[in-house]
Amino acid sequence: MTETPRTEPVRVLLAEDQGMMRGALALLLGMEDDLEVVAQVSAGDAIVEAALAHRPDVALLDIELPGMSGLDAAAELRVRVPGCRVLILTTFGRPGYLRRAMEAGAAGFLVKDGPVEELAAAVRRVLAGEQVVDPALAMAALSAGPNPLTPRECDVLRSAADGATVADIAAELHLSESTVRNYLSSVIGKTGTRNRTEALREARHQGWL
Amino acid sequence: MTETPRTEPVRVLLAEDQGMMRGALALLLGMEDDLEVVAQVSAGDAIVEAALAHRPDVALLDIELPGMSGLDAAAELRVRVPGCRVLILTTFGRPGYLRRAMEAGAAGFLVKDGPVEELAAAVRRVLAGEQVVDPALAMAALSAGPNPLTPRECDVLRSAADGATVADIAAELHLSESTVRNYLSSVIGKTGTRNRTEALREARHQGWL
DNA sequence: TCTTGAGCGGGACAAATGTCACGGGTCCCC
DNA sequence: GGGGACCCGTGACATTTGTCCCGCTCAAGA
Repeated sequence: MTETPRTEPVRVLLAEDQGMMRGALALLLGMEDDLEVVAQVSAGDAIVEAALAHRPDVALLDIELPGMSGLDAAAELRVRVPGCRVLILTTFGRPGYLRRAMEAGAAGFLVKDGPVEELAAAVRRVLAGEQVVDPALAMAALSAGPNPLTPRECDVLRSAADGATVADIAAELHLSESTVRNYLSSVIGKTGTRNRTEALREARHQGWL
Repeated sequence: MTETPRTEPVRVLLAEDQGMMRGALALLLGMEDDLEVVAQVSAGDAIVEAALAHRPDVALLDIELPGMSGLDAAAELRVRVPGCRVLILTTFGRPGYLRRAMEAGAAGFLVKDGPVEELAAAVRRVLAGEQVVDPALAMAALSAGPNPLTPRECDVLRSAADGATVADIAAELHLSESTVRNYLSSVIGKTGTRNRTEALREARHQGWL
């Protein structure tokens, strides 16, 4: 025979923090008779151990997760569980997210808009070795260019996130206040914005944090 | 007979902006044989007309929606489609949201965490005339007290949301810069915070915006 | 080897932000 | 008729923030 029909269902790991979403997706995928959800986790730092325990064929990962980010988990899966393909499933189609997902070795990138049917289809395509990415999003990611912020600038910006003062940030990162202000000024310049709040919005929107 | 078994399935309207979530929930509810999803909308301002057209028994509304908020839609449903009970389904269990939902005449308030089974159960309970609210959340809403911000203070805070300067806000709301600064100062005082960014976080967290 | 960029910090300055004490007006309610 | 709320505004002031200099170290690359 030229085609060997798969007898065992595809094993899927599902990482998603929102309970209702996770449950709904699991039920949905479970209804497909060639798919089986073998593990569900709600925190990023539980992904790798669950993958080691259940040996999924595909890991369906949200990005914003408590603990470790889905992107970091993807990178770790790549080395610790090489047989497992990663499909990123996220609310936000940020250019920087897509770029990081690809760099982390993800096989696909799906946004939570769009119809549910896309999901099972994407899982199957990823398993067939295809790269699953929305072409429009890919273009946006390419044209946006890479993250211009240095790691330290990202740190400072993250610390500034919820209204922390320069003094707070300096204390948190063990820096002098002068240094913090210099970094913030640099970030504001690179993002082409007028203050740290705008810079933060822009950096988030680009997926640089 | 003392019980009249319902022959017609319960008619449900579903308002949720995230495509995958909406589809998954619709499929889920559709699997229950006493429930039928008769309308799905992704924008807040489409809720009322869809309800008028399809006469649902229960409207399942997200809060953060493009166009009109689910809370405002709930209030409008109360007068325009009185037979339709409202069940709010939201990501965030903010005290202020719950309070506003109750004031808008919602029959239930559900957060998107927690298991999927809760959903169909909540729909049935709401239809039976019960008030569906997580007791812990209700306590939090009560103990938090009402929104201390005046309407104008909320306006200014909303305008300040994405890094706008005092001048920007003044121009947008047709106020003098002095007035804007006074409002912001007042908001910072009332929220017990140190600057507008912290104030914004706190107000959002409380569900006051 | 020389340059470049990242990391860190200092100092001085202008601009933005936040605070306070005041004024006026309206409306509603006791 | 007098509070008391909210609304809107001024002006003065202290603090914070953002900018632009400058300095230094270290590692990587041409």
